[in-house]
Amino acid sequence: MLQFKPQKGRVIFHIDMNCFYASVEMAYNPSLKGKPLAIAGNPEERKGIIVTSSYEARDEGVYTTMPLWEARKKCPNLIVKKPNFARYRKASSKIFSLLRDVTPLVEPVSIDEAYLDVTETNYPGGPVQLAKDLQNRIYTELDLPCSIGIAPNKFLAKMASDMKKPMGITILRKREIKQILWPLPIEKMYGVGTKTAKKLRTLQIETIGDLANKDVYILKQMLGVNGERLKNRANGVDLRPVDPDAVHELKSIGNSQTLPQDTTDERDIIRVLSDLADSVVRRAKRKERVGRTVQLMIRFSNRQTITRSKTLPYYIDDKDHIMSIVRELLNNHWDRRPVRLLGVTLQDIEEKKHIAKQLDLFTYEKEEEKEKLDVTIEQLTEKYGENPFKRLVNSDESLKPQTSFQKDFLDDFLSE
DNA sequence: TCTGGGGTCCTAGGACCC
DNA sequence: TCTGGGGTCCTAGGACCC
Repeated sequence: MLQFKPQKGRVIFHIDMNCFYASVEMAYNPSLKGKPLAIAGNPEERKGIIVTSSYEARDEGVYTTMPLWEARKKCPNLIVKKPNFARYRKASSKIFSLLRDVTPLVEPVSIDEAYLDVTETNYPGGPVQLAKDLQNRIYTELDLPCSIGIAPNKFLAKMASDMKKPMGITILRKREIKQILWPLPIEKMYGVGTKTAKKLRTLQIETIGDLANKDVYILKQMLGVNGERLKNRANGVDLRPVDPDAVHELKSIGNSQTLPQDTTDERDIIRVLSDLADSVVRRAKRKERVGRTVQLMIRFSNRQTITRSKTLPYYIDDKDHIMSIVRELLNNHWDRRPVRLLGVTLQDIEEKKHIAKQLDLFTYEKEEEKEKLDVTIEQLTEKYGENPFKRLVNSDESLKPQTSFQKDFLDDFLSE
């Protein structure tokens, strides 16, 4: 006989900071409060898009990703600040430490968002009182507003936190899905972007309720596994646990940059790629991570973007090695079209301590190779006097081998 | 005068192995 | 003697989110 354990419902919070960057700036400089404020990059460097805006700015039609010039047209008295990520990270870590006062089951989603599993958190007055007190604490202690969604799973909590802003607390029970969730237009659903919304509309799916009641096979045909997942979520089914360690399972570390102007100048490109590689390496070392796939990303003038990658049989985290692969990828795949954006990403990330052996072996092999090269050069020098080729290589930076192919070629040349 | 930068997950095809 | 099928790895691209 089948035994059904009574499944105790979970209580999940989704905490969503309201216009986070703008709120941090206002907390830092209260004279900005109540004014239309936007955080945006530098338009001179073609980075002038709105990252976040205050509610006062939103009231005038200023939204995220809007170009700055357009935002200024809509809202002439807009106050614009460049993002100060160090400041936001600091505020974020204060928020997360308040959240961890409530429960250790805190899963950070981004700099300003988290899930909490408070099922086992006994709080006088219950979960709603807990949410109120938590929201109040973040507001009074850090001067930052947030919205909280309370629901039996992550998806519903996420949808709930989005319903009342700023400083909202929204409870979304399973039995309320039909009344509260289903009437919403399909693109309001988390996980449905413009592309998926367009596809779903071809199936006459206009609301989340339409999706919830659509035949699963038709959805799978159109969207693959995502079709089934979206239908489940629309029906309030989401079994994903709150995982406090998810944030440590880092998969990639990358940096990219839009250039001030499109360029075909290889030296410019190499310079930017080198800076990007520097930054990737710095971040990898700080997080004590290594990776074995290096990816080069190029965006052209028409915004077409290509990625090209190479996977190694060992893990690396050193700048020279990463750059040699990036140069190789660039040589093999860049067709000299003008470049708008460049990116370097280290993928297949592992914690350094887990793969210490392989790394040591690699450094050892590299040392050995270098020694071999030195020995051959020494032998040549002994035989022919100061090797003119070596002198050239040493004196002219541009002659130094830059790709592994060139390095192999040099090795062969010198050992002949 | 269009459209940043940090990520994750999924798909699909080809190579290769058994 | 004309060609199966499963599994894994690698690569490239796309969709989505904040």
